[in-house]
Amino acid sequence: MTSPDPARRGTAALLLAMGFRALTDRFHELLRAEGYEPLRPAHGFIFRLLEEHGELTATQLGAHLELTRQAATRLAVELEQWGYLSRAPHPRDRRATVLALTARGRDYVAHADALWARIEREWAALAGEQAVTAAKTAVAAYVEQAAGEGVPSLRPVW
Amino acid sequence: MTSPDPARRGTAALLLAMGFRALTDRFHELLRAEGYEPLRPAHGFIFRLLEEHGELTATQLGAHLELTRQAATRLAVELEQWGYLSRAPHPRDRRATVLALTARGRDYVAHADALWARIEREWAALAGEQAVTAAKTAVAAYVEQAAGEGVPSLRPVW
DNA sequence: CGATCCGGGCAACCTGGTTGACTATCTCGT
DNA sequence: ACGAGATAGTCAACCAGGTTGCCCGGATCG
Repeated sequence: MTSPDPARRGTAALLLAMGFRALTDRFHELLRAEGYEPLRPAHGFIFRLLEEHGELTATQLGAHLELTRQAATRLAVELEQWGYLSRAPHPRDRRATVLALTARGRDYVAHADALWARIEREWAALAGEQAVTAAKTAVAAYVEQAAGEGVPSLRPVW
Repeated sequence: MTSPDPARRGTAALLLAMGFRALTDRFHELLRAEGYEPLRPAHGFIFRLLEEHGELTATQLGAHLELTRQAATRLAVELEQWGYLSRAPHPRDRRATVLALTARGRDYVAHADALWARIEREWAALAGEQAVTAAKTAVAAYVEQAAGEGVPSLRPVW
């Protein structure tokens, strides 16, 4: 599939999909080059959620990611095995398990943030600083409107 | 996951993913409202390839979609069962099967194109005509550069 | 207290892809 | 002319990443 003419109507979704793929490919390329395990986007979102909320249970994680508890738990267990997060008993509720980033996890997040910023600078160098900002703003406008009250969905329907 | 501040660095990929998701959700919503079966993006890409190239074999399809021939065949069989494409023996090569859109398939494609154009107009009404064009151009620039000589990838890594 | 709700784990299953093996047919070099 | 190797397709087994259903034990509230 060749990249569509951006002036042509109706190719927006296609372009966004290709853009997402190209950016994440670049991200993994850089990550791998530095010896980091290239985790999948789902893991990255767990990192961001934990960074934002501090500590969460698997159930809360699942709700944020639009995943079942079971799926969220499995991702969390994977990350624990890699040493990126810790699972500890909840201090007040003995049913629950509290997930939190380890130092290694926070390091990974910081590094990932730096890489994303770098990739975005690469994009800006190519397409122009304002063009990239305008693109992000335009997409954000649609996403916000589409999400309405709710939370915008992440995972692509494929 | 709340929609990130578009000015913040490092959220570009996230935004593109959410944008793609929001646009395809809208597409499926419209399609369903009119009684069309909401096929998945992969089916849509087969339609576009067949429209562009006329006729293809499953193997060629697989190559374009970055899929094994087995996976491509399965998608084609599904579409045949829905009546959107025909599978006929190749006139010169008795090993091969030629895939082509049926009238029903061409109708679906035409309708899908109209819907995508409509969705893009909705986006333009929200974010501004030039902003949307600029966004598409900026994304296309990155995709093209990233693809280099090759063909840009479609399917998101998740 | 007891009924019910909720977090989590286990097992079975589903979907959409992959790999590997096999057959039938085509192609090309000698 | 023909045999070797490439190629189109199919079938079967497997795998990854999700889901649903069920169960347990701890919380909560009448």
